[in-house]
Parts: sequence; C-alpha cells; structure tokens
Amino acid sequence: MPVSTERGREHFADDAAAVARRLIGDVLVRRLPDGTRLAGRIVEVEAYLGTQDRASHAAGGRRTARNEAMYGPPGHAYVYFTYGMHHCFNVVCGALGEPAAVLVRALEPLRGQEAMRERRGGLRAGAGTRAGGERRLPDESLCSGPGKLCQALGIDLALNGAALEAASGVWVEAGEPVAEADVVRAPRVGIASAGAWAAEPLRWYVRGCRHVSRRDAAAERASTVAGPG
DNA sequence: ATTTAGATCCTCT
DNA sequence: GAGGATCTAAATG
Repeated sequence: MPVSTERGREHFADDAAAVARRLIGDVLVRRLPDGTRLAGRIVEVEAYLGTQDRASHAAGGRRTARNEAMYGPPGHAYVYFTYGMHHCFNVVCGALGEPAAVLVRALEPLRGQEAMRERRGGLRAGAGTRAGGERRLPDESLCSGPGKLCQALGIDLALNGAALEAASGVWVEAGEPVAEADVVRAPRVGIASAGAWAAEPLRWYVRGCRHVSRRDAAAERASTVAGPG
C-alpha cells in the first residue's frame, strides 16, 4: 500500500494537454496557515501549451516577472492576479524552460466546505451587493470557477512558484479516474482575442457535473455517443 | 437563458 | 494608460 497518494513531478512533466486530461478526477488539497485542511476534486481544467499558443501568457516567448513561474520546473504553482480582484491557479507542466501550464478552473468540494463558505461569503462581492445581505452559498458555488476556487482555498500570489507538495500547503493527490465517456472536451473560456487558438479544444470538464464553471452544449452533443433511435 | 455593467488593481507597453 | 485565462447582480426575452 502506498503511504501517500501525493502526485510527484513525473505527473506534471509532460505536455499541457496530457497533464490537463490526467488531472481530471485528481484532488487538489490545501492546508491553510491555521491548519485547516480543504480539498476538492478537479472537475474542470484548461491547457496552455507554450510559446506558440496565442492565448498563453507566454505567447511568442514572452517572459516577464508575472509569468516567470511558467518557465520554471513542472509540478510548481503559477498563480496570477487579474481583473483587479481575482487570482487564478495553474499547475506548471512540460520541461524546465518550457512555459506550459494547466489552469484549474473548477473543483467539486470534498472537505472543508464550511471554511470555504466563510472565505467565499465573507468577501465584499462585485457591484450590486446589498449591505447586510447574509447568504449561504450552495456547494456548487464554492469552487465553480478559477477565481472562486482560489478565494475558497485561500490561494493568492504568496503561493506563486511554490512546489506542489505538503510542505507548501498546496498539492495534488490521486483520485478516482474519470472515464473518457464522462469527460467533455471544449474550447477554452475568456480568450476571444487569441485568434484561431480560441477555437482549440483545450478545456476538459466532467460531463454533467454541477460544479463546473460553464457547460458547452455543442461540445457535449458532439462527444455524446449516439443513442438508440 | 442570455446579456449588461461595474468592481478593481496588477502588469506590461 | 490600457487591458485582462473573472464574478456578481440586475435587466431583459
């Protein structure tokens, strides 16, 4: 019996598309500074391939302070801040020096839901939030998006570049494999300005899962095995 | 179900 | 200065 199911570097040292598909069903674990343990099953990911991928922060070989972690060793975190209020969590993959990564877009909460709810609900939300409005978010609203899951798990720039291992407070563990028939492959979200790359099917999510950020009816239809009749 | 607008600030040109 | 790998609530069909 293995003592630990913690994913090691070899799990991530591959091209981003392969790692993305492989991460579906794995478990993202977070230990907060106060010791609280949170976990969620990875149900939605996107691959960002490398310098040729126009949607990637490393498109054209661009190398800046922000995306430096993408060029680092696989199995580390690439966290960035966007839209003035959200963080996004990526797993660096590929070989050292190759800027490839997988964006984790959604989790099915498995552990620590109440702590997630505190973090998600405690924040002053976007425009239109009424003062004093107490709300109890359902589980499917806790981690159903890249910004949401970072908020729920307390992931921010402090974890940028961190190795994915228990000592860092964020890591990945093996989970139940998800069969091919239960995985939908679709174009990525929010990258309209990436030209032809916007249409590449580099997003994977669990079919019928209520915890994904967004479903793609056309992609689901195209990949559904034809039924009788 | 789909669209719209605002929040908000780090990062790069 | 401009523009985000987003989220939320409100308005509209």
